[in-house]
Amino acid sequence: MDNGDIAQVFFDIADMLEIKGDDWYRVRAYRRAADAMAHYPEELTTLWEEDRLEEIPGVGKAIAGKVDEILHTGRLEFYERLKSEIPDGVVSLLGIPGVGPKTVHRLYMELGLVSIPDVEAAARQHKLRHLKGLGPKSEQRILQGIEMLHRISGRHLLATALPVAEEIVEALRECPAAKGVTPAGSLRRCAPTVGDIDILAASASPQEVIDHFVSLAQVYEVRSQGDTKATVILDRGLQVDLMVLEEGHYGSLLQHFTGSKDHNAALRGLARRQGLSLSEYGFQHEDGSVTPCATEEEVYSTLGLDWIPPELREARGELEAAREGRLPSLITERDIRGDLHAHSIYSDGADTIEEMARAAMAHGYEYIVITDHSQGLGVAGGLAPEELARQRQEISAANEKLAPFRVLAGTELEIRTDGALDYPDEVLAALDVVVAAVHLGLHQDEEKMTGRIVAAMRNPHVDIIAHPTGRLLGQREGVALDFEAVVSEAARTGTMLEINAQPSRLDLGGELARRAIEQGVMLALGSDAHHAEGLGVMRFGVVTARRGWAEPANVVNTLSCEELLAKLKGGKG
DNA sequence: GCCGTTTTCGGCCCGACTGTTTTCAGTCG
Repeated sequence: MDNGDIAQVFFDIADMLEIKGDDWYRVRAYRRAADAMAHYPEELTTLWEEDRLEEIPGVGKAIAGKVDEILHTGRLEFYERLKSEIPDGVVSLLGIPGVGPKTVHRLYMELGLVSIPDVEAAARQHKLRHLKGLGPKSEQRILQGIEMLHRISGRHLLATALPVAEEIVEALRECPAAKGVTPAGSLRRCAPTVGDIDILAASASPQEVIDHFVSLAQVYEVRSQGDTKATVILDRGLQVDLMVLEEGHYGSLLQHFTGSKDHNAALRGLARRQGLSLSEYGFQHEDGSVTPCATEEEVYSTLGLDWIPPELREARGELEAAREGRLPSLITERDIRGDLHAHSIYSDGADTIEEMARAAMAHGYEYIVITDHSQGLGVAGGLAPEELARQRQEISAANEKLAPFRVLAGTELEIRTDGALDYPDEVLAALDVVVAAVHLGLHQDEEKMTGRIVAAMRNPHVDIIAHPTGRLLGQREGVALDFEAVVSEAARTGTMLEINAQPSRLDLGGELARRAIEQGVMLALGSDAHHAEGLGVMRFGVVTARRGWAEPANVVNTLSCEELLAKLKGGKG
């Protein structure tokens, strides 16, 4: 049972208690504890064995006792009892947009509805409008919510949402009344996926901006429209929220709508302890007067905090770090001096080595590592050792032509299903950079999978493990992996872990990257580009590193080519 | 249910928008 499994029990308890109408603060306490457990860097089982569960913030005697019961007996009496009162399907009703715990309670208790299809059928038969507090409009809204659930399957990749957001921002800037139009929300925090697009603007006449927004050509449907806020659905299915306030409030507004929700809640808690009340309008004092903030810096400095970069605003200790002046100096795109993972026509890439190199030069890089697939990955046109030797000659020719720019010889080396490497040591020794990865046998159990990667790291020629968890956002979870074991072996052997910048991978993600850094592991950013334009995804790799609290010194791409080669030649460890 | 640089009890995050209301509850971000 891992931390996520245990945390899920408490998330479920919170949902069920909320539907039952339990005390909101108790519900919140369960939810906070669950969140803290899900993201705790140590194994709960370890903490439990050492009687340290209450070290987790938000976990007190009662919840620690419940974790103890789970780990002792494999079940939880309290949880079983709740589940017998509230069927699973009832909890899933919370997923319908516009339906919250109170409505779920009524749908279940008064109409006996226990699934989304149940609710849909009842709504079509106009049975919902007779419930207290609901009417024909609510019934219609719930039906639309269910349709939305079918139509929009969850979240969108950052790389998908970003151009859409930029398009809307451009269109809004054409409105003369709109100032400072900018994306906020999870997009500004550079989350790997975003649920909707939040945009904000400052204006002396908000109404004018709102009107402009809801009448944009891309708008399919207006969900809500008020004096300062509006929500629309685009013809592409994405939801966009716009918030508008006067310019003097801009900092408060930007801070508020950048989130995250948890970060803001923590910030408001901090404000409250200083006798202030924080909202998107600014700080309200005890005498009722409000001090708006024109900049975000003012919001944070009022609370005695350094300004916190949006990527860190996830309630993962950034408030404490900001108070103590120990926020990291995050890496930026300008720090990146080369790309460590790119393909060419030698395997499954679309462009030649020279074309890839010229694209890298256009990015301002000093070097690029060509890492075509090794022989074992047949579907990607993996290279036999003879082809690798021929490729080496072409790399030399490119280097003569493009100097001082450097093309380095690498491979994306297959870690075979039995853990063996796909080239013999003498082939690996001749390469500048060896990037090892798993693409086959992804369904192996945790022990086997961890064993394969650990074995690869023990080879002195393996420099980097590519996309370590193998996750594909929205498509598949990462492989079964003992990540702590991988990180500690990476630290011991001096092997680097990749942040693969492909928008559907972003692997390692921010949270695991941070754990790697904390253990002293160096990160390597790679675009994994399969064509020249593909190098541009590096920006997503950089923001992911930033979400992992990475400073330039934590990322090997910040080295010059000479420094990189010296580091690699110097051997691992 | 958790927690303490005012507290071991009494707090605990804020406001807009909508619909069904005659003054507010529910949901969302």
